[in-house]
Amino acid sequence: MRIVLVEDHDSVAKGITYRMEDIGHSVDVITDGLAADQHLRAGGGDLVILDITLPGMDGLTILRAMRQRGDDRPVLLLTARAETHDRVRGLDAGADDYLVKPFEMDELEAWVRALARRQPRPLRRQITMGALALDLDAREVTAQGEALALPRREVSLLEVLITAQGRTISKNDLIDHIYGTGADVEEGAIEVHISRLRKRLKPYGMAIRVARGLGYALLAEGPRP
Amino acid sequence: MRIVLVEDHDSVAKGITYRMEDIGHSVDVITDGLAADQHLRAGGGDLVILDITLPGMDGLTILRAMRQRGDDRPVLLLTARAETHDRVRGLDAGADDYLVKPFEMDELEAWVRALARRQPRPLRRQITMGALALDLDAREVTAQGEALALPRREVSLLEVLITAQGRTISKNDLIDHIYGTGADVEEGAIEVHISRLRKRLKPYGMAIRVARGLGYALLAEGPRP
DNA sequence: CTTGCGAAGCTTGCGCCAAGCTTACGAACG
DNA sequence: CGTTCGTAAGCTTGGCGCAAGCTTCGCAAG
Repeated sequence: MRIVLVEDHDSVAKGITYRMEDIGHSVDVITDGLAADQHLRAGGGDLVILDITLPGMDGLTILRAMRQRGDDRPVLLLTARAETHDRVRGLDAGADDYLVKPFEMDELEAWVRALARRQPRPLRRQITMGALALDLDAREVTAQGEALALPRREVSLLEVLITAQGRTISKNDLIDHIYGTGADVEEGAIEVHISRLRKRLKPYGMAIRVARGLGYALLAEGPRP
Repeated sequence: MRIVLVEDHDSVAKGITYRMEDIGHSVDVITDGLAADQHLRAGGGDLVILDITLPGMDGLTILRAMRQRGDDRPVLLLTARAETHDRVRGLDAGADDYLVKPFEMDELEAWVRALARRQPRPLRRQITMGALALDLDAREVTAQGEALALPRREVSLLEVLITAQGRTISKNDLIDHIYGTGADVEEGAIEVHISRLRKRLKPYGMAIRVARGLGYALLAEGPRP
């Protein structure tokens, strides 16, 4: 996980960086508010640790700008001030939590763990499962890192299934998503595409499970190479 | 939004209830840990405010049980203890935040707002008993967290039994629920399905008890592995 | 308390049939 | 021409209900 740390105090930044790298994350340290805003707009990083008092641009302002443009990456606020009022303002601006300095490193680590667990966020809207990755914008599929050419219908089919993340989707819902709601196509068509998709996904340890009378579900099984 | 408040101190509960109702939420107050666990398993409420020290069952235990069975409703922990260690344990157990008493009502309100905003979640109507969980919408069964593939009829059967939560259901009622009221099927069919269901549930410590001439009841027995 | 008996329930094998799978093929499209 | 796509046709699978034979239970007579 790539962490963006916006903090102008060198010693604090060093400490956090050390600890985060220790538990397997990589850290980009930025000391200036404006630079941080730039960096975040460009989409760098998966999780943000944000000091409130900053040169260049205020932390709360950066946060509000993020939320306003729909950026929902998790944000932890840091501050020296302990007033409740500030906490409330921070949370309402869209922060995920608010740590008051001096805080304990254990607590920060726990929060990072909790937020990292919450969800892999779509910056470049791509969704993965097992060895598969589907880029929703480009409609491209990669398996084990290499591109996998897939016909249009099969991409649509995979799109629905992978979005469902293992939940079962009925044949009718599949038809609706692939052909549009007022479609004139028989259920057999879905079965054919399922069959073809299965054949292509099998080498990558991905399977499509059928639940009789209910529908289909995508699942990762076997060794993930 | 429906809030489940688990708190055994009357004054605190009163205060929170008042404030929450003031901003448009409805509150169920539960003072006992075991009762709270029951209520949550049955699926009541959209957001949980949970005291740690409780009679009957520990708050952390309740929380862990929730997360283990896939219940991802937001949870705010309350505690009198301020130690960092506890916060870390709470967060790792899957809490969304941890408020230390005495807290300011403004802060609680901000958190509830933040969590309520987080999800326009189509909350899963799911009902649990022992190691089993049944998703009423997807008609999927999970046992000890992992999916358990069950034929249609057996799901219907389980649905009736688990909804009854241990009460006895007559064979005729079962037939009505499974096949519809005007069904042309013999009682033997039910016995067959009961037999098959039993076989599948046994590994998870769930049993179906027969009351001769009366009907069947689902019950959790033995060690929950 | 024991024994015996009928009713209720349990379990297994079997055959039916609907749901799903796969392959083939022709049409459409570039 | 090669790819894709939907239909059709034959095949496979798996759930379902029945029935047969067995076990368990409740009850009452001995």
